[in-house]
This record gives sequence, C-alpha cells and structure tokens, in this order.
Amino acid sequence: MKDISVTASLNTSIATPLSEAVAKTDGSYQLHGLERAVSVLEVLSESEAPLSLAEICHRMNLHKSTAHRSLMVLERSALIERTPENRFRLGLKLYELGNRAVEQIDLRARVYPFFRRLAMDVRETVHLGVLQKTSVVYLDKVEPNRRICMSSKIGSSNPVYCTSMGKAMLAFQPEETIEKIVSSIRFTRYTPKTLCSREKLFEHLETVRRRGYAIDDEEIELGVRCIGAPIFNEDRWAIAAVSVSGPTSRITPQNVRAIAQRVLTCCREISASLGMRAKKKSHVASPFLTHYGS
Amino acid sequence: MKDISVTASLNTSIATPLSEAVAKTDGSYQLHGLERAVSVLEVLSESEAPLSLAEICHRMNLHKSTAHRSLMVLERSALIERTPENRFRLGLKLYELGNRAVEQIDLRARVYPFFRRLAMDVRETVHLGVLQKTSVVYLDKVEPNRRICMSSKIGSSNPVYCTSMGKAMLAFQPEETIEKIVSSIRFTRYTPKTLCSREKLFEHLETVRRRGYAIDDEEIELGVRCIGAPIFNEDRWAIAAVSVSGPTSRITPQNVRAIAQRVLTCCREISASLGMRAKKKSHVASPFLTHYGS
DNA sequence: GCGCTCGTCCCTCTATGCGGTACACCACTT
DNA sequence: AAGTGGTGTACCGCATAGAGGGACGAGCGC
Repeated sequence: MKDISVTASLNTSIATPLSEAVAKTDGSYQLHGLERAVSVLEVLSESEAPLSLAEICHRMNLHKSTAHRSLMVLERSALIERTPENRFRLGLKLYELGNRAVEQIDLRARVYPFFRRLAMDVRETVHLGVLQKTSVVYLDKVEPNRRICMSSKIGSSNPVYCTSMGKAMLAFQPEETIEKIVSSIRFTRYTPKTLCSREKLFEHLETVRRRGYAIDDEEIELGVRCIGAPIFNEDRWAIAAVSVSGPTSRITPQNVRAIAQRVLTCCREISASLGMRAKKKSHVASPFLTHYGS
Repeated sequence: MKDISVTASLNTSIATPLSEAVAKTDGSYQLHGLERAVSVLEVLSESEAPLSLAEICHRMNLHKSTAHRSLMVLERSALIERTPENRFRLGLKLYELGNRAVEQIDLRARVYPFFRRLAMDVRETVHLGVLQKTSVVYLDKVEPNRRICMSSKIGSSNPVYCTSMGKAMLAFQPEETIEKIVSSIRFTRYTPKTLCSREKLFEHLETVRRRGYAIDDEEIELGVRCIGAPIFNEDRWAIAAVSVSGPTSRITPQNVRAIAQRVLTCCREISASLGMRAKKKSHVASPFLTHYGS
C-alpha cells in the first residue's frame, strides 16, 4: 500500500458499487465521508417509508457505527430528519436548497409563457426538462386546462434514452458529451420498443438530428407517445427540452408531424428569447447552461 | 494554523451566520468533509450568481486545495454543477432530492383541498408551512384566483418568531422543544414591530396558546398582516400551520377575528382528516410528523 | 514580454474518522 | 422474572484519508 495514488483509483471502482458511479468525472478526489452521505440520501430518496439505522446499514453494507455517525451529522445539517420512532427520511433543507437550485437556473420562469401556449394549443400535457448526467429531470409541466404543479412528477427524472426530451437533448450535444453520457447509460428494457443498445440509440440520434425533434414511441410506457424538441443556447447546443405527451390514440402516426411542427416552433421561440445575449462575451455566464464535460 | 480542528469549528459558527446552526444536537460526531460540503451548499445557495473556486475559498476561509476537493466530489455527486466558465452553483440533484423529501412528507397533497377552500373563502393568499429548526419552510401557497406555484417563494423560509405560522406552531410544541428552538434563535429586527427578545416571544406564545391562533402584525414587513393557526397530530402537537396573509388595509383589526375563525375551522378540519389514525399504535409512524428533539 | 490571478495537481504528515466491540434499551416470549 | 433478539448509542486505538502547502501551467491585462 505504498502507491496510494494508484491504489486509490482502483479502490474507487471497487468501493462504489452502489452509488452508481456515473461518469467518474475523473475518479480521483475522494472524500469518503461525503460520498457515503450522498449515498445515504439516495437510499432514503428511493425508499417510500422512513428507514431505521439498521435498515440503512443493511442496504448500504455499512457498519453500524459508520452509518450512525453519518446520520447524526446529516441530521445536524437538516439534510435528513428523524421521526419520533427513530427512523430517517430526507430533510426539508433539501427542499430549500433544491428550490434555490432551480431559481438560480431560472429556466422555468422564462420558458413558461411559451410553454403554456403550446399546451393550450395542442391540448396535451407538456413538459420542460433538462439533462442531468444520464437522466432527464422534469422542471415543469402544464396540462391542457389546469396547471399541474403539485404533481409528484415534477422534480423526478427518467432515463435519457427512452424519453423524447432526453433524446432531443442528447442529439444536440457536443460529440464528446454524447459519448460520455451514452457510455455511462445502463440500459433497461421498459417496453418491447425501448431502445436498448448503444447502436440503436446512436442510429436514432442521427434521425433526431436530421428532423430536429425526437419521438418516444411507447419506449418507456405502452400507450404513451411523446414528441420532444430541444431548446438551444447561442452555440446551438441543447440546454433543455420541451415535449408533448399523450395517449397513442390521440398522438397518432398521422398527426405526429403536425404536432412536432408546433413543438419545434415553440422551442424556436424559446431559444430565441433566451440565448441571444452578448454574442462572444460568454463571460456573462448564461446561467441556464447545463454544463457537461468541459 | 495548527489546531485545525478548533479553528474549523470556530469558522463554522462564524461562517454560517445565516445558516442558523441550531441546536448542535450534541456536537460530537464530527465529519468534517461532510460538514464543509454542506456549508459550501449553503454558500452557493445564498449567492445569486454562480461562484468561482476562489470566491468560495474566500467566503469560507478555506484553502484552495481543500475547497477544490470538496467541489470536485460535490460535482461528481451532482449536488453542484459548474458553468462553462468554471463557476459553481447548486445542482439539480438537490431539486430531485428536495422534491422527494416533500413527497415523503406528503402533507401538501393531503391538505390541499381544505387549503384551497380557505383561500377562495377569504380571498387572500394562503400558505402552508412546517417548522424547520428556527425557520418556517413554505410548502404551498394558494392565491385567491390562480394557484401560484412557480412562485419562488415556495420552498423558501422565514424565521419562526416573526411569522404567524411560526408562532402558531411554536406555541404548540412540547416545552423542551420550545426551549430548544427559542434558545437557538438569533433575533433580527425587521420592522419596529418585530418581537426581538426571548421574553416578548414567550409572552406572545402564551397569548397564541390562549386564543388558538397567531397574528403577525407587520412584524416582518410593514403593511402585511397574517393570521396563522396550527395543524395538529393526534397528540395535539403542531406539525404544520396554515396562514392567511394580506395588506393591513384588508386584514384590519376589525375583521381579524372573523378571519381567524375561518382559519381555525380550516385547520381543525385538516387536523381531523389527518392525524386520527391508529390511536396508540404510534408504530405506524405518522409520516408527516416534524420531529424535534426526542 | 512580464506579472498577476486563476484552477489543477501532487506530496507529506498527522489528526480523523473507521470498524470492533461493549453497552443500554425496549418489546416479546418462556 | 429472567431470557432473547432486536434496536440505537458510546467509546477507543490504529491505519489511512484528507488537510494544507506549494509547484505548475494556462489565461488575461498591462
């Protein structure tokens, strides 16, 4: 155990079997305590009911004392809270921080008007989302009549490769970014139509690039079809996407193109209304740019 | 810079004047890396624009390498993300986690119907909030006509001692909890009417307990008056609160009592519709109970 | 060109936090 | 009552993770 630097990076890949270890941005820079804490948050996030110390230990293969320490600190920071029965769940501070996060990005408010118009127009559910590693995070949603926002769906996420927004955004990323993302995808088949291989996906992205929008043709749920198009920044990279979703009975192969046109128009308007600030002076830091790779 | 441990904890209390640093549940159980990371999140949360490594170091009195490491790990975990200009801001994972947090609590959905009715009824803005250390976190909001939810206000927080919801909840906590919370408040005067001392606050809480509801009489902002009442669990401890807010011109001393009655009725209905599950079998873990102290 | 500030990387040394283990507690059986 | 199998909490010593110093190299402005 002399060459720590070397062994360290090895350890990484072995020691993080549960924390999904996506892109391993580099892999060095370990901070075990912190990483474990994040995993705890993820575990809690996936569970429906609050978990006890013992359960957490079990799910994460942690020793009691280690987990206990983490939990105490997390609790002090209000990232988790405990019920009177000594079980743990996510804390409200996360809610505060999360809300600050989207405020800072501020996409939602700027997009909303266009977005809403589209929903009224096509009379189907419309979503706004951004790319987050290998997932699409839903930022907003409008349903034809009433604006839905307590819907638990907002804030949740789905894989890139089986959503129209995901594919629309992915298609319009820099080469290396696509590579990096795709290579960290772990494909799962949701329906018979799910694109389950790197090759299929790349092929599909080509099509998306050609026609400018993406279709999710029952790839994540049978009976649901979606049409998504990207929102661009000034450099023509996708920073977000908008999609229309509906039952296959209403979004038929016949009217897909018509709807797609509307989505595209909407996205074009949005892109125009956003990105076009200082042309080269990119110092102004377009605050809605989803960073990926460099 | 020898006694890092000592200076570090000092730094914490100095560096987090805004992050309230409540009760130090015990104080032991240190996990420096994690705690620092949380501070980074707080610093980022308070900043309007994304921050550079150097700025973060500066605001937190950290050495470059230390901060750098934290940032790299946080970025890998998607708790923060970096802009193309190498600045950092909160990441969307926080949004996901935060949304899960409130989903798990699930208060919002259950309360909404009553809540909305109240808003229609009094034709003023109505809020739902819970206690979070020394703050009230806003979980939901209805405005008389349109439901507001993109409002950046949801998810944010205000101090307990100058909001009607805060005082309403505080008043109906177990003795020790009140003590613990009040003693970690750091009073700030927002308006001439703000209750700025422990004594005034305790006195006020007595009144609240007597009449069952709390008034924020321009204590946080001149011209705004609020009336709040607690939602109870089966043990008659406050777990949340509802408030009506409006301009002093409409919420006048004359009609305060009438409005208060409506708020109280609403809260009673809500309390009834919630808490009354298994009577003593508190094993079922009422998942909306805000834990405090033991 | 030089000098400045920025981020990244590396190395060394020690205080940190990991994993055992002991203990206190509670709810149920026997 | 005493036993049993679960909890969560507390303590401690040793190895190692990670703090901080500092070198390096890139970019910017004078």
